[in-house]
Amino acid sequence: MALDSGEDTKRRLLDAAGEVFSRQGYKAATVRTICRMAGANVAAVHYHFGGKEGLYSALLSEAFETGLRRYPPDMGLPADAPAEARLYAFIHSFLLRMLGEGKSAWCGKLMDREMRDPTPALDSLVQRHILPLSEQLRGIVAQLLGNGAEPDAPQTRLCAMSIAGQCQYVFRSKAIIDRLAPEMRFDEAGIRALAGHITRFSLCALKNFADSAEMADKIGCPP
Amino acid sequence: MALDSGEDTKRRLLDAAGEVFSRQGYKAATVRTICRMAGANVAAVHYHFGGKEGLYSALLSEAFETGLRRYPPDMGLPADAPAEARLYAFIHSFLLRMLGEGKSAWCGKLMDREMRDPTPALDSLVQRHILPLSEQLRGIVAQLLGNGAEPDAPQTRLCAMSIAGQCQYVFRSKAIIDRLAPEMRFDEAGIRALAGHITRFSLCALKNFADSAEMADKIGCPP
Amino acid sequence: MALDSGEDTKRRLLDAAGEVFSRQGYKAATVRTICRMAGANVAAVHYHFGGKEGLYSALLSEAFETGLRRYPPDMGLPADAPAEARLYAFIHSFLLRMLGEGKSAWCGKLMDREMRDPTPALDSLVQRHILPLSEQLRGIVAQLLGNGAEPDAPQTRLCAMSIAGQCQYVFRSKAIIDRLAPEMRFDEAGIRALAGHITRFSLCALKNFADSAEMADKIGCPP
Amino acid sequence: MALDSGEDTKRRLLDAAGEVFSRQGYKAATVRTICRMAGANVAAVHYHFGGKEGLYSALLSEAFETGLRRYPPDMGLPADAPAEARLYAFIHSFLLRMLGEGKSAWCGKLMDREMRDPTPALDSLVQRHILPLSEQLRGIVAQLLGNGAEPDAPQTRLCAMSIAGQCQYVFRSKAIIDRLAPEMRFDEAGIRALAGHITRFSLCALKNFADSAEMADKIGCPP
DNA sequence: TATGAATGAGCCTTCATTCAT
DNA sequence: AATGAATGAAGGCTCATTCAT
Repeated sequence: MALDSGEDTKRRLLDAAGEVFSRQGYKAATVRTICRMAGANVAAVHYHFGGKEGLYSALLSEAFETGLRRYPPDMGLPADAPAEARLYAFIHSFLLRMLGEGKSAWCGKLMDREMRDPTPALDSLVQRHILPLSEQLRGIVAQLLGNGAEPDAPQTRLCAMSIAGQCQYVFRSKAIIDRLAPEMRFDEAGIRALAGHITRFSLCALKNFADSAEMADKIGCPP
Repeated sequence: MALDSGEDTKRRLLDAAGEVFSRQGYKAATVRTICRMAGANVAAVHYHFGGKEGLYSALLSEAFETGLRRYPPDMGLPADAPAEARLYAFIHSFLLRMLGEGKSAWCGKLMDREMRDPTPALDSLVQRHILPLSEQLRGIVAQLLGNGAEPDAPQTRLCAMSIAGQCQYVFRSKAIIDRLAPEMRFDEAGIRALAGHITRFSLCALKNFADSAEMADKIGCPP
Repeated sequence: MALDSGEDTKRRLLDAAGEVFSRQGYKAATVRTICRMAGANVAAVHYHFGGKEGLYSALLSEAFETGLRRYPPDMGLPADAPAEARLYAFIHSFLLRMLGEGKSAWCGKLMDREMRDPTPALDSLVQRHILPLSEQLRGIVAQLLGNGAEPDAPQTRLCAMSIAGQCQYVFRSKAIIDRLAPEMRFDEAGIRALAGHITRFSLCALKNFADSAEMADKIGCPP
Repeated sequence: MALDSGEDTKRRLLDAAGEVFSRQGYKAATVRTICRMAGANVAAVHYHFGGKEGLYSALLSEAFETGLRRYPPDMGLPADAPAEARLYAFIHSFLLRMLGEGKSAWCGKLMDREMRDPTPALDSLVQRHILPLSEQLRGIVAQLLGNGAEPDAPQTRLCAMSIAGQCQYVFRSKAIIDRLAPEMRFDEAGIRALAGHITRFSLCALKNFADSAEMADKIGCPP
C-alpha cells in the first residue's frame, strides 16, 4: 500500500473506473465499487479527483486519448494515400477502438454512454476529440463523392453520418447481434472483415451517389 | 383520488413510466418521480405492479406493441410494392418509432436502453418483435441485392446491419448531432428527409454491391 | 411504532431536535442523534421536514411561538399598567423564556445560537418575533425616559439594548456564572430575584438618564 | 516552503486558527481551512500541536494574553483615578477586545465561544483571566455604590453583571443589531460612543441604586 | 523538519420497499 | 383499492488523523 509511488493509486482508480463506468454508466456506478476494485479507500477518489464527477471526467479524456494513440484514425497511412484506403483505415481504427477487449476498450463504451446520457463532460469531449474526427471523415467523404463536394455541405455530412452509423451499430447493438447472429465474431479477423464490409458498402454508395438524384421518384416518398 | 377506477391509475403509471424510463434509464429513474408525474401514491407502483421491476416489464411489452401498431414497418404498403418503396417505408417507420416525440414514442428509446443495459426482459423482446423486423428487412435487402441473394446469407445480413446502423445512429447520437450539426431538425419533415437520404445511400450501395467484389484490392486492407 | 397517529413522530422529532440543536448548535448536531433520541428512523427527518435544515427551521419558529405563548412579554398586564410594572413583566418573561428548564426552554438557547452563528432562518425570525419584541421594549423605555423621548430615537434604542443585554447575560454566560458565583440559583425564586434586580438597576438608570448629559466630563472619555 | 523557520509555520497556523476558530467555532472549523489559510500542509497541525484540540488550546491561552496586553482593562489609568474614569476605561477596553477587527481581536470572540460551548480549557481560563477581571470590576462598582458596599456582596455582584451584560450584548447580538439597527457602526468612534453610553447608563443606575430599595413596591413584582 | 498520500469513521441524503390503516 | 408514514440499506462526500518518505 504505502509502497505505491503515489501515482499508482491514481492509475488503479482510473483502471477500475473505466471498467465500472463503461459497464454500468455514470449514475448506476458507485464510487465504492470502483474503490474496492482498485484496492483503495473510498476517500481516495475525492482526494485525487475531487469526487465522482472529477474521476469520470479524468477517465473520459484519458480513455479517448489512449484509444486514439493506440489506433490512430489514419492507421499510419500517408496523407496522400488514396481516399479509398484512408476510408478503410478510418473505419478499421474506429472499430478497433470501439470493440477492443483490452485495457483500452473503455473508450468506445464510455463514448457511447456519454452520447446517450450526456454529462457536463461531453462538451469538452466533442470539442477536443470528436469534432476533429468528424472533420477528417468528412474530408475523405467529400473526396470520394467527387463533383466538387464540400466537406461542410449537408450532403457530405449526411453521408459521413451514414458511415459513422454503420460503425457504431456493431458494438452498440452487441446484445442484439449476439442473439440474432450468434456466429459473428469480434476478434481481430472478424473486425477486419467487418471493416471490409462497411468500407465496401459505403464506397459503393458514395461512388454512385452523385448519379442518384432522381432516385426519390422510384422510392415513393412524398416530395 | 378514490374516484379513479383502478385501471385508470395503472394507465397513468404506465404513461409516466414510459416518459421517465425512456429518458433516464432503469436505474436512474426513480419510482417517486414516476408516481408524482402520474399523480399517484408512492406505494401504488408496488400495489399494481409488484415493484419497480414489474412496472418496467409491463411497460416494455406494452410500449413495443404500441409503437409497432402506430408506425407499422410497411407503412401500409402492399406486400408486392417495389422493393425500393418498401425499403423507404421500413426506414421511415423505423425513424418515426425512434425519434417520435408523442405519447407513444417510448418504444424506440426503451429498446435502445434495453440493448445497452440488457435486462432479463430482452430475450422475449427479441423473439417477439425484433427478429420479425430483422427478417422483413433482410427480405427487402436480398431482393435489392439481386443475383439470387438469400435473406439468410452472411452478405445479406451485413447489408441489413449497414442499413439498421444508419437508422439507429440518428437518434442514438442525438447528443453529438446536436453539437456537431445543431441546424438539423427532427420534426416530421426532417425525419422524412433523413429517411430519404438513408434510403438513397443504401440503394446506391445495394445496387452496385454485386459488382464490387474486387474492390478490396484498391482498399489496401490486408487479405 | 405503527400505532402512532403520524403526527406523533413529527412531534417527537421536534422535541429531540430542540434538545440537540440547542445543546450543540446546527452544524455540530447530527440528524442521527436526533432520530435516535426520538426513536425514529434516519429517513424520517427527510420525510417530514425535507432535511436537516427544514427540521431546524420548523423547530425555530415553533420554539419561539411556544415560548411567547407560555410567557407573554406583558405577563397578562393591561396595556395601561404603569410603565414600571410593564418593564418588570417584560424582563421577567424574558428571563423565564430564556432560563426555563422545561420543554419550552429551547427558545432562548436556540435564539442565542442563531445570533452567534446565523443561519438563513434568522431573517424571518427577526421579522416575525424579535422586531415586535424590540418595539414593545422601546415603547416602555421611551415612556420611562420621559422628556418626550421617541421609541425610535438613538438614545432610546441604546437604553433598550442596555436592558436586553442584562437579560441575556444571565443565561449566555451561565458557564462563567457557575464558576464565579456558584451560589446563584436559577429556579423560580432566583429568576424573580434576578428580574427584580435588572428592573431596579434599569429604572434607576432611566429615571436619571435625562439629567446626566454632562456626565461625560467626569468620565474622562475623549470627546 | 522548507525555507520557513519552524517557528514561522507555527505562528502562521496560530494566526489562521484564530481567524477561523473565532468565526466558526471549534466544531465547525476544519483543520484544512486553517492550513490552507496558513499556507501549510494538512499534517502540519498534527506535527506542531498534536491535533485540532491542541491547536485550539494553544490558541486560547495565547489569544487572551495578547488581547489583555493590547487593551489593558485600566487603559493605562493610575490606580487612584476617579472611579468613574476607571469604569469607562474598563468598559471601553472590554468593547475594544470584543469588537476589534485587527489581528489580535480573537480574544473576545474565542472567550465567547468558550462560554457557549465550554471545553476543558475553560476552567483555567476563568481562574487566570476572567476572575481577576471580575474582581477589578466589582471593586469599581463597590466604590461607586458607596454606602460601604463590599466587592463580594451579592448586590455588588449583580450590578457588575448588569454592566458586563451590556458590554457583551453589543457583540454577541451583532447579527440582530445588524438587522434591527443597521446604521450602527462598530469602528473606533462607534465603540467609543457605545462605551460612553454604557458608562453613563451604568453610572446613573449605580449612583441612585442605594436610594431605590423601596422601588419594588411600584414594580408590582410579587414579594 | 515537513509533506503528499491514504485511511476509516461519520455526515446528510435518497431510494425502493413495507406496513397499518 | 389505495394511501400516508416509516424503514434500512446504500450513496456521495467530508473530516481529523496517520504513515512513509
